Amino acid sequence: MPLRVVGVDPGLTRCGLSAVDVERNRSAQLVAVKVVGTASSEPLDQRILAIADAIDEWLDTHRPDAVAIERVFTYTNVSTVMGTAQATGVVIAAAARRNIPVALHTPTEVKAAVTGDGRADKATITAMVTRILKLDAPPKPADAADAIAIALAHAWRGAAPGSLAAASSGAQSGMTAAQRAWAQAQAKAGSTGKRAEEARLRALVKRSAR
Amino acid sequence: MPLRVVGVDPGLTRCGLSAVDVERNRSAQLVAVKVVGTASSEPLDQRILAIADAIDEWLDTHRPDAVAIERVFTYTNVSTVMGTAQATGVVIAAAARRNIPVALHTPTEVKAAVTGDGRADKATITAMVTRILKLDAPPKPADAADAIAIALAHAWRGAAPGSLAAASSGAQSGMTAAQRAWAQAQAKAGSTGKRAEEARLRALVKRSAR
DNA sequence: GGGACATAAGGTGACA
DNA sequence: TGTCACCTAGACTTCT
DNA sequence: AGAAGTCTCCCTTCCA
DNA sequence: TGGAAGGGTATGTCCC
Repeated sequence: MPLRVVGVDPGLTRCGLSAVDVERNRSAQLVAVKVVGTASSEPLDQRILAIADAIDEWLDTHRPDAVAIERVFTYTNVSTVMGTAQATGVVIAAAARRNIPVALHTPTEVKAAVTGDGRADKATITAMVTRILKLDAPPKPADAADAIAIALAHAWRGAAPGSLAAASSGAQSGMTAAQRAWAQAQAKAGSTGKRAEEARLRALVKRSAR
Repeated sequence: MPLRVVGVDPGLTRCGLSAVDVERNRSAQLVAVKVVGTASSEPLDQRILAIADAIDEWLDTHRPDAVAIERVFTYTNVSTVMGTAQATGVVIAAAARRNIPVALHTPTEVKAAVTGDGRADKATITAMVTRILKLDAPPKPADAADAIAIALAHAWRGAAPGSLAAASSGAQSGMTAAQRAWAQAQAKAGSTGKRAEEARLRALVKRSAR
């Protein structure tokens, strides 16, 4: 019984969506991936609407156990942040409406999770994602790989940082019992496996480099 | 036939919602105002969900012709921006789903519109709002006044800056024909009236000061 | 194992 | 249409 | 009429 | 529970 995670790489012009099934033994399989694009010529509300519709459909189609979103940082450019944050808000709302736990992850966190190194370039990430999921070819739009990486990172690290965690209104939100069980099982294996996995990842990265 | 505008002062902890009817002759009447609060103890997704639900209900209840949102600025604190931006995104999406035009307005813009001075303190704004709408008492939570001011500012200045404006997908989005008509009529009167109005506002502000 | 330091991205517009 | 390089907030007010 | 300068806010925690 | 004041990024990596 795999954990299905939807990963989101938010953005106004391009918004990456992924769905991944992750087994308790850390093996993962790609379910679907997509990139939603909106033109800057469209009015803002239409752009956001497009994203909202896309995420709604995505969640209804794939019915994930969790949603992981890439947390944005204060780039040098502020106004762009707003756009991405707005998109993020829409995604969070969409998930919350369906009572799906949401988690945010920083870019470094994601990179570290999938490559074993907190600072890895986009190419490395793409390569690792491709390898981990045993894909025939790298995910086509670059943002797709990112979306996938986010989902993987979430499944592998747990929902720890910065967003949702636990009980809010009694029985509903937070983690499903099943998910909690999964997380615990995964964490138990993780105490030893995590380090090993990271080493393995680093090795793969090196090998990919040549 | 007044133009009904919903004004939103976004925020995670407190989100102000207003609904105002504005006549073509610039007179305005308060329909409703409300502040949605969420506790920092709740998980982020629940907070956003609460806001999403609130705005959904608000729009369905008041069926405005337009939604005006206060645009956020790069405070010194970045992380708070994210929260407000996320809330903003939710609001935009809610409006867009209903095909209601959305506009963002900067704080200065709003202040200038209702007080005649781009830099007026919160008290002045509250006072002006109270006066303009002929309220018996100042709007109770301070954010409420802000939400109202935003709505007023939008109605008085038109949807000019920064967000939506016009044709995107054929017949639907942008302005309703009726709205466009209203805007034009209002603008025609405005060419002369606007200056006068601002002067009147400034006078009022002065008088309030003593 | 703990503490200090360096690091991190995306939108728009032109061009191929 | 896909890729590449550049920039990175915005509006009011006031003074020239 | 045009150009430079300046100012902008929310979230959390504590206290009454 | 309402109001007032302060503060302001997060994470991984490397080196102690």
